[in-house]
Amino acid sequence: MARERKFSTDELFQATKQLLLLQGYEGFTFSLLADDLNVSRGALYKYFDNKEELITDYMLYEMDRFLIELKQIESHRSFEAQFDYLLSLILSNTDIQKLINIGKQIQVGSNQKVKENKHKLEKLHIDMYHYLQNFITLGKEEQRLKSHIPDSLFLGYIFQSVAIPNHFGISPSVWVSSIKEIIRHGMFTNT
Amino acid sequence: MARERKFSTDELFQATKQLLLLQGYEGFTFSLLADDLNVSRGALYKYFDNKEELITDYMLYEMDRFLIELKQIESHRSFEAQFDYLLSLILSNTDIQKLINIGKQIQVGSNQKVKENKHKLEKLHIDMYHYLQNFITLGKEEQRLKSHIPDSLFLGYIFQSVAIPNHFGISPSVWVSSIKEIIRHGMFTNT
DNA sequence: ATTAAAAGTAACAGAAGTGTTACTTTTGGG
DNA sequence: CCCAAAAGTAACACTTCTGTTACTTTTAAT
Repeated sequence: MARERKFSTDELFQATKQLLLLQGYEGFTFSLLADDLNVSRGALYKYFDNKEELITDYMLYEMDRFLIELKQIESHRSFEAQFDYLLSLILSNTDIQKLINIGKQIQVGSNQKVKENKHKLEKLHIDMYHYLQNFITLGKEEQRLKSHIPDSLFLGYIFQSVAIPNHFGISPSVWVSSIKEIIRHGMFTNT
Repeated sequence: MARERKFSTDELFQATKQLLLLQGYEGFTFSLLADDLNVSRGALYKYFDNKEELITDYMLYEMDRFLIELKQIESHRSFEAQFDYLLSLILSNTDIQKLINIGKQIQVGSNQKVKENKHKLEKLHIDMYHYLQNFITLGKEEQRLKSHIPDSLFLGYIFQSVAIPNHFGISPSVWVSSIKEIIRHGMFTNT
């Protein structure tokens, strides 16, 4: 009964992601997105009332996808295996932190849908910390993680590590193994 | 011969910094800045042709200030002392990385002044790496830094460390000493 | 007191984003 | 075949930011 859509939800979210990373929250506009999708700006308003609603919808989609992968950390029994899994997961989702930061800039207006989305996002954020907290706790139980360091610092540290710009084009294998080495035992020699 | 200015260069740059951190590059406008300074928008155009020129001017000012402090790293002889100095310097300039990232978003238009400023900024950036490279080299010479880890990763790591959000309000002293501990010897126990 | 330089303002026109409305196009079930 | 639902468009009114111009205000040197 209906006409065929010119773009899929997936294409829309991919374009949204690309624009957000490139232009930032304030620089993101419906015009740019519409151009990317070869569609008129008005068409987008058929699906989203405004920028906030679109972006929070996208964030939920992205966060859902990430959490499904993160959840699998529990399928690894030892701390060491979970560590490896977490690191490679984060390294293949480098954009997530940037997007989370952009998400913080979203102002909740009067729009009800946006408020709901923000609440759902907070819930997912807590879910994320839940999985990671278990990971940290396991590490301390197995006495692999230093007991006197605050949990939140461990997590922050691991997340930040992957955001280091590889500006001089070090080969990925050297880069990743170096990062793991530093996270495990630091950059100082044992003297 | 001239009327007294309603704002000093310092006030202007402070307001610019605050707005940039709060609103980001795209969200920054002359209107917001003028309001902050209790001055008309037009007045700002007496000093800067456009947003790019103002922001690059500000970046130069900020970078200059930072480099003067960084330069003093050379007054410390041992690697260990330089490490302590660098860490506390970076920890008291947490905004610098955010600002550097915002700086990357600046599009060079046709404006000649902006082109010059971007060149000067690149030069200062190289100067910064020069000082830090000496620091790394010293660390490797003193055999305090692991020799098989790429230099650029050491630097990226130290800079990223201070960007970790202290979301759960760990006390500054515990926070700082924990960060230093992790940078030095990692988060794993020695087993 | 005059005056010229520097500082500041108010207002205009143009560009770009937003949200809405009235319209056209496509499509498959009856 | 037709027609209603969903998709899409073009255009309008509104807002905000930009850069400029013509103007007023302050100030200190003469």
